[in-house]
Amino acid sequence: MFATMLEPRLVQTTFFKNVLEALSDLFIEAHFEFSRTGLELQAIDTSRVALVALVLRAEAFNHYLCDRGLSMGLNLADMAKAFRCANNDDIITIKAEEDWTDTVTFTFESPEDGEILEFDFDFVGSNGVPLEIPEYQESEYQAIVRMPSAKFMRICKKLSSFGDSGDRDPVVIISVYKERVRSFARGKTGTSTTVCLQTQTVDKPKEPTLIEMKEEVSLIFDLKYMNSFSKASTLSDQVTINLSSELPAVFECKIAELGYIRYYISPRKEGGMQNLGDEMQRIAKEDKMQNEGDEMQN
Amino acid sequence: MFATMLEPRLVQTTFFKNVLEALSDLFIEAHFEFSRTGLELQAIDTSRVALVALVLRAEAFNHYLCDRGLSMGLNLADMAKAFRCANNDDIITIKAEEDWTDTVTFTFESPEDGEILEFDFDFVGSNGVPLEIPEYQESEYQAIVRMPSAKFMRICKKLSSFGDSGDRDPVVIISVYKERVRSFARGKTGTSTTVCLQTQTVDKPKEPTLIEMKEEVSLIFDLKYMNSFSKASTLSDQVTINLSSELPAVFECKIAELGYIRYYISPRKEGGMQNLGDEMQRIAKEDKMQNEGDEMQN
DNA sequence: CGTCCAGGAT
DNA sequence: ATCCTGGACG
Repeated sequence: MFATMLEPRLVQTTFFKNVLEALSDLFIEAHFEFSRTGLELQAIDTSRVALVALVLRAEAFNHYLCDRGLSMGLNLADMAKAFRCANNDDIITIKAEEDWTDTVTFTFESPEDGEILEFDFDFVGSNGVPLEIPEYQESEYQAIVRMPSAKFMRICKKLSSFGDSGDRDPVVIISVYKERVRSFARGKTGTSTTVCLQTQTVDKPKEPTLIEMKEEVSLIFDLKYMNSFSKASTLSDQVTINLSSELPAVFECKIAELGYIRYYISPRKEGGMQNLGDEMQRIAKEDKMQNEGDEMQN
Repeated sequence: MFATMLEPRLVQTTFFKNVLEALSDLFIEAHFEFSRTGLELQAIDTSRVALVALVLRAEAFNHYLCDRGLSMGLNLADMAKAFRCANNDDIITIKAEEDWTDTVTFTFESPEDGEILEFDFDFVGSNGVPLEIPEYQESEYQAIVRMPSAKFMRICKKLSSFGDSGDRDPVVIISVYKERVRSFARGKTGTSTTVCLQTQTVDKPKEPTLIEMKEEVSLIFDLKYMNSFSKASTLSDQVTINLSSELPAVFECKIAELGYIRYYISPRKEGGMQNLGDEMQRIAKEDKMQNEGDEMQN
């Protein structure tokens, strides 16, 4: 009836499950673009503070057919729901019909128990209009931190358990100085600080924590963005964080040699945003003090 | 003081817990009838679309005494609450006193921690008037589907996570054709379809999916009824679904050789009910299209 | 602001 | 199947 124009087929259901669970809290919809070279996904959150880009080369798919490019916006919550229904070893087929330009079909096949699950997703938002993602050079960043994603997740977990002071969106202050990276959050009745030192290369050849610093930098982020990236960071062993006081920070997770997922997160401006009050400045001030304290200890 | 007229005693607290949790959402009250041969329970939902019948032979009870028959209507939500308080290994005693014709006493005994819990339930509704349940022959149905209850539950779960379009009661279209059964639901921004093929007997001697079809059939049901039955279907490994465009569908769960729980559910009539609008017809139409599409693929 | 119910994760 | 977390309602 209709010709099949696009049919990437892949086995890693878990991969997309993880991605969708990570994204769907924060991002309502995403722009998907399938092309001969692979998949590119982009989304921006409602407050336009964070932007996520996922790139997955065709080789990442078990089987990838793509006759012509297809660009579409999809609702992420619905997709997450759909993928939750899938078994881990299902074969997934994504199909768009030739003349059917407002719907895409995801099929989950479970050969052994003879079950075929099919979802049609309506296109949403501004289809065909991918976001403009600026390309920054590594050299533009004041500090670049690499660490095991497990470590990053642990830090986020601590911060979010502690940093909820109840009266505003929890934030974290990330500072890099003297080959260490510090995460600071304020809770109801105290503060929490995690300092990660650069690992000695002799100690741990695998999973090192590396800190390249051109200049000290200290930035404030909403914890919710960190948490979302933290979920996504299960996709790889290592995360990379690029920090600059001038540019959006980049939190990146490389997916083998097959692609990456990257969050561009604008730091909060102290006093610049309506919901940053005196308290925010006090935190920043304390933070500075602690910096100085650390230096004294050395 | 009063003679104990009825004293069925059983250990399977979990059994009744499950039944009550399944029923109490949908059915306000149920008619209980204890007789020498066992228990029969019947209930009809407020919109009179679904009817449930539970039959449990005396042998299903650990210990069953019944001097004379007792017929009573009881509030299911209250009973569910009571059973929630019971431990799984409690001994339950149901007692009605001779001259006490408007109350029944449920006692939960936990021998090890010496706790006795007692509930008195007032009779409600039209006591002594069981519902008329028509007896249909299997031969009257256009299609009979048997499948593992786990599979049925999975399908219901999928449908209800996806099929909530927000603006009306979620429904499912169940179709049988060509030795497959298809469940279709529409969500906010897409649709979900599950196709179950008949399992090959060589593949899985246990827990097969069997489809006996005399004629293709496609029916619309409110998801809430399916979900209620889905909960009850934990009582057995296998469920049986009898479908006909003329009769109420029967969803049955056999309880070993000891009884069964059976839902009689009237399908929605397209266009016949006030809350079936154009959309419903569109779904049915799409559904038909998909049917035809499937056929072309064969 | 606290309570209750539903959904998801272990 | 149970427990915990998040969201909705009173």
